Amino acid sequence: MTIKDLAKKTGYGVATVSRALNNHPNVSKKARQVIIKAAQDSGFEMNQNAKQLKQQHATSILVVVKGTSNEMFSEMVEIIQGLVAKTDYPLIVDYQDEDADEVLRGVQLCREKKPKGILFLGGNRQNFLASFHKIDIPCVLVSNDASELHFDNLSSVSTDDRQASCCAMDALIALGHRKFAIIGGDRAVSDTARLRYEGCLQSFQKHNISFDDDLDYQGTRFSYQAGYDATRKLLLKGRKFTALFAEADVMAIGAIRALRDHGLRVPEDVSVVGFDGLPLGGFLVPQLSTVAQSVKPMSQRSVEILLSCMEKGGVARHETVPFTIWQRESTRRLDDI
Amino acid sequence: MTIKDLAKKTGYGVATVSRALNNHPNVSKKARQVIIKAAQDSGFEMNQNAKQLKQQHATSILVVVKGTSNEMFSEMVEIIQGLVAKTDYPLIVDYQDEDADEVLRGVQLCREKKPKGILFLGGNRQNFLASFHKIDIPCVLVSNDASELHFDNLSSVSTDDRQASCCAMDALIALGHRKFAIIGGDRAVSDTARLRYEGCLQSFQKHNISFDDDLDYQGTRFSYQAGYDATRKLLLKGRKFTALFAEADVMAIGAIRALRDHGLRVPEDVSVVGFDGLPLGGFLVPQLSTVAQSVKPMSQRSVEILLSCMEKGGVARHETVPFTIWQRESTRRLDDI
DNA sequence: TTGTAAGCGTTATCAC
DNA sequence: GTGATAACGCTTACAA
Repeated sequence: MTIKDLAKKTGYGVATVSRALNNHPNVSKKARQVIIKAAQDSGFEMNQNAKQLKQQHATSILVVVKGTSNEMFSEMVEIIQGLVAKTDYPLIVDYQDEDADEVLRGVQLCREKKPKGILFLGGNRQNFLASFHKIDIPCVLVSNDASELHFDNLSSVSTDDRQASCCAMDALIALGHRKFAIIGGDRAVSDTARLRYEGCLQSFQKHNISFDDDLDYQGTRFSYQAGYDATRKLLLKGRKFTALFAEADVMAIGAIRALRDHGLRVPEDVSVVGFDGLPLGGFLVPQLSTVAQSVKPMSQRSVEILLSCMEKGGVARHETVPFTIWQRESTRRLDDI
Repeated sequence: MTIKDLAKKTGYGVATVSRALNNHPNVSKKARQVIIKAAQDSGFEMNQNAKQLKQQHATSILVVVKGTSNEMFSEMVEIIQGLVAKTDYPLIVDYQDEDADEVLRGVQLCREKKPKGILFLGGNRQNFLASFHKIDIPCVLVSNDASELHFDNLSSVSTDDRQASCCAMDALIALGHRKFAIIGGDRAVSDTARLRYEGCLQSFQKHNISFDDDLDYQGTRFSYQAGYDATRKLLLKGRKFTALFAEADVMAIGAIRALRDHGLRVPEDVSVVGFDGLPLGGFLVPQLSTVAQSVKPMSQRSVEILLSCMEKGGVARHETVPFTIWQRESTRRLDDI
């Protein structure tokens, strides 16, 4: 069943059929009706290969996910899938290792799939600086800010990581904590890790709290195991701290286990704060205190911006979505005991 | 850059170029070398649309994932992606709601994407019975057994859910437990839920343990929240039990939180066993006791079987991968106290 | 408003 | 072994 068959069946020419099916102008109401009906009746499915071959690009939207064990991104992919399903752009999701070069991968996929737009779930400034100029379709960087990159086809929707971390530390300090440890990503590589770290320092300075980067910080990857290992290292160094900030909920979970294996209780001995606000955190014992990102708004705005850039053109936009500090059971007031 | 350009550049005709690039016979060694080199030098990328338009089907492999919050499937998708990346089949991953009809979706995607093979991550017998005959490419059902369905293009690789659950209950009984509760999926719909439930009953009968389906079982969905809610319902009914079996680790996590909110400790008051063996379970406090599925072998064999069926034809195969009962911290011997 | 026809980049069938 | 050339199903000037 091709548009040729449809043309024969309806008595119109292929051009008219094509125009009718694609909602192009210059088709009489009647023709459009007849053709659409015939298409539905015969279960016609447009051959996407032919279409894309002719149009020189796919109509698809690409999602490049940085980091496979990032649960927040999984959540986002789900939401994005739902949103995009309402349009008729096919969605291609591609998972990259946390320390792969997501932009280079994007460039490659552009050649292979010729998408109409890309959503980068996570990304690092230096990768964008190095290779993003090779991409000329609308893109949105989700969860990291790209406003300072000044690419006019790169928008971004993000949480203000620096401010959020700063607030989280402020909150901990308000609870009476003075000795901190932080575990997170590799700041030399991950902007997210760097910004969250800087936010903490900002708060520490404001409150005159000392923090030794060498001794009180461990930077690795965002995963359960990394959280566990990093915390273990901190503990083995013999550092004493009453509050531990993990730059991701998954790390916080690993951290809590490591503390426990070291004979420390949460929150009695150490308060732990994560980052992300994963649904999982609400079911843990203790419930995880965390900096909750607005996952749904962030996903939603990203898709909206991408679609708008794809369809109406327009300049890149950079937005920030709110965060919330959730004080739950993994943190406590220091003078409680 | 097209094969035409390549032809001009090398002095050969497009036909020879095409043959060389596709490893077809009837190309001289020299021609092949020259052409491959020219292709690499110029960064040539085959236009898949043209190729597939001509060949009348894509070369892609499709993965239909049933249930978006199933972490084990996420893990599998990752492994599968790695495996398939070594071949040059593109991989398309499609996430379906837990109670969507995955086979109908597969049929639709077959029309749209014309894949060469499908991996179903999870699936229900009745959906396959109803519509699988519409699919005529090699498929593998992963994590559910399809041997009794007798489709000759449907293989399967699974854990023996019934036996695994039975063993899990045997183990709990060996620890001295006699009063059980089970939370899981909707047995009317989910084969997985049904089989795991039947396995439990089998063990109960063997050991002469009474179990009231109405009062001691709650069937909903596989998610944190569902696990929480189901457990809450059980508790509100006033049922007393010393062991709770959750048919999925995510449910077990929700369950533990619900128990705790009800003033019950795990494992002191109630032993909890999950199913799946998610990495996460090892970081929880208490570490989750569970029936661990062989995620990696299961994924691996699935891909191997699919590729073999796609390339060499051959009949459907049905394999089972081993499971392991992990006794960790969420279960205890009943006479310990 | 509609139809005709020229390609899009590839593969496959010929003839050489 | 190799090279023309005709499809594959679609979009889009251009013509009518």
